[in-house]
Amino acid sequence: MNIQHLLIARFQAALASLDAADAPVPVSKSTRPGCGEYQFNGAMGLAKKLQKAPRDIAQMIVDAVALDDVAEQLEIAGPGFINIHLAPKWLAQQSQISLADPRLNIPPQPAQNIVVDYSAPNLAKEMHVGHLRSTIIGDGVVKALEFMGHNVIRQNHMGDWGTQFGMLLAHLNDKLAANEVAETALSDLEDFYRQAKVRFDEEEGFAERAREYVVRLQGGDAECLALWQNFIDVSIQHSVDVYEKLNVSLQTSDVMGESAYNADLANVVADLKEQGVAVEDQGAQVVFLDELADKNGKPAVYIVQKSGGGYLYATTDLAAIRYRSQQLNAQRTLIFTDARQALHFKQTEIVARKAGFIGADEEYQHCPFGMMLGKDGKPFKTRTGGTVKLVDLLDEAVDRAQTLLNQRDNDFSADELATMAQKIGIGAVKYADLSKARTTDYIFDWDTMLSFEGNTAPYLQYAYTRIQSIFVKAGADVDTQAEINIAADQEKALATKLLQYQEAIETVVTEATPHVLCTYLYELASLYMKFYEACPILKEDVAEADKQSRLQLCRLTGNTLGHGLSLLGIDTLERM
RNA sequence: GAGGGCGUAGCUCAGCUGGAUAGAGCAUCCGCCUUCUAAGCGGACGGUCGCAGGUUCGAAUCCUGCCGUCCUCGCCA
Repeated sequence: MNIQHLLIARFQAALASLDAADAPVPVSKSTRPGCGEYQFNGAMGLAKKLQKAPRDIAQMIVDAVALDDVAEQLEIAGPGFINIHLAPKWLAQQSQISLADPRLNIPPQPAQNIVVDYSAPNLAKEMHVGHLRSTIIGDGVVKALEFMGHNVIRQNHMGDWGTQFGMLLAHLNDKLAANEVAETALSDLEDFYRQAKVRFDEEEGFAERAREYVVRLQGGDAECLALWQNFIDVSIQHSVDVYEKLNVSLQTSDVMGESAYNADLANVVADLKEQGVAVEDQGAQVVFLDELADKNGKPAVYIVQKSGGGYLYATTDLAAIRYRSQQLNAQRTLIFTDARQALHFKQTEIVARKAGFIGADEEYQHCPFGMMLGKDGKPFKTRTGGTVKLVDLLDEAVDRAQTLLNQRDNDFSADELATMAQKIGIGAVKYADLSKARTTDYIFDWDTMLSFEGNTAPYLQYAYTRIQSIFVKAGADVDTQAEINIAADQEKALATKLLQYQEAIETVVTEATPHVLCTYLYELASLYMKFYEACPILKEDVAEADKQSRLQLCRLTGNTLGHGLSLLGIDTLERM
C-alpha cells in the first residue's frame, strides 16, 4: 500500500473534474500534529488560474474528491491547505491485509534487469574501510531491488589486474619455491604487499624480475597466469570471508574483475576509432568531450589508450558498460563508488552513449558516496596514520559490543553473549553508515554508534526483541485472525507508519539511498515504543478485543521491522 | 583557473518534487520502574537553516553573486 499514490490518484481525478487536469498534485505527509496524516497543498497554486480565492478552491476540491472510504475527515486550514485525516477503520483494514500478506501489502514493480556494481576491492591488498560504504550501501540497495521484483545482477568489479601484480607475483613465486603454501603466504595481504614493496625498492634485481612478471602476465604466459590465479583466488576468499562477516550477499560467482575485460580492450578502442569517437592526440587515443568543455570552448579530454599502447581504467569501464548492456541485457546500471570518481563516470557515460555501447533508454546511475572520516574530521586512519583493515574494524566492533554487554546485568550464557555481540557490533557499524545520506562524508564514531541510544542498530534490535518478548509472554493466547481496532492516537500513528513502508522502499530503489529506509525503521520503532508505553497489552485490565487487536499491531510491527532490517542486512535477535 | 559536493541546535545528522510554529538523537536539566525488557517513555533547554540579493501568495528547499571548506580536472584506479 502506497498511501501517497492512492491520494494523488484521487486528487488527480478531483482536479480533472474541476477542469484542472494538468495542475500539479502536491500531496505530502503532514508535518504538524493535529493536521491529519497527509495534506493536499495544491489549492493555493490554482488561485490565479481559476480566478478564485484559495480557500474557495480548496472547498471545491474537498467537495469533488472521493475519499469517503480512506479519510474520516478533510479540513481546510490556513491559506488553503487540505488536511487529510485517515479513517481508523481504513487503516485497520489495510493493516489486516498487510498481516495476511508475506509481501506486507507491497506489490512488486515491473521487473527490470538491473546491474549493480559495488564493493570492488583491490585484490592486491586487504579490504579496508574505504570499501565498507560501497559494499554495504550497494548490498542494501540490491536487496531492496530484489524485493521489489527486479532481476539484479551483482557485478563485483574487483581490481585484479595491473602492474602492481608484477612484484606480488615475483614475491609469491619465491615464497612457493621455499615450500610455503599460498594460503599461508597470503594470510595477511597487507604484510605481503609491504614485503614485496620493500624488496622492489631495495633488493638488487627484484624490480627487474617484477617488471618481467608484468610482461609475462600481460603476454598470457601460462605459468605466470597460474601464479596470478592462485593469488587472486586466495585474495577473493579473503573478501568473501569479510562479506560473510558483514552479512552481505556477495559471492565468488559475482566477481567480474577488471581482468575479465582484458581481451576486449583493443576492440573497444578500435571500435571508438572506427566510429570517429576517439582520435589520436599526442600519441594517445582520446575522446574530446565538447559536452564538458570549459568556458573557452576547450573540450574535456578522456584518454582511452596511453601513448605507449597501454589501457586505462577508462577503457575497462567502457568494456564493462558494453558487456553489461549487450551481454547482460542491463536496463539499468547502478555503480557505487566514492564521490571522487564522479567526473570519470560522467565522462564514461557520455562516451558510451556516443559510441552506442549503451541503449538510449538504458539508465546509467553513478551512486557516489562521501569519505569516512575520523572523529577529528580527517580521513579515518589508525593511530599511526595507516589504513584501517576492514576485518580489524569489524573485530573491534564485536569486541566493543561484547564489553558493553558484559557491563549489563543479564543471565545469558557466554555463547549467547558472543552471538549477541556479533549481531550488535556488526549491525552497529553497518547501520551507522547506512543511516547517513550516502552522498556526503560522514564521521565514524564508536561511541555514537554503540551508545545503543537514538537512531542506531541496537535501538532497532531492542525494539524488535521487545515485540518478540510480548509473544513469548502471550504464548498460545494469540489470535492471528483477530480484528484490528484503531482507537488511541498512538495506535493510529503506528498503523499509519506501518502503511508507509512501501513509500520508503520505493524511494530507496529509485534514489539508491538506504538511509531513507533507516529513517523509516527508526521512526517506526520509535512509534512502537510510544504505543507500547501508552497502550497496555497483556496487563490484567485490558479487554480481550483490545489485547488481540494490539497484538496484531505488534505482529505487523515485528514483521515490518524484521523485514526492513533484513533488507539492510542487519540481524535481529529474539532476546537481548 | 575551470567544474562538482558540502555549509541546518554545543556535537552527530534528517528534512531540500517550495507549503503552516525547521525536526531527531547525543550532551545538559526535570520527571516516570512492588517490572507486558527503563538499551525505554514524557518534559525542558537549545537554530539570523554560511552571507546578500532574486523568483513566489509562500524559500532551509529553486535562481544569481559572494564567503568558508573538501574533492576533481589528458596518459594511477
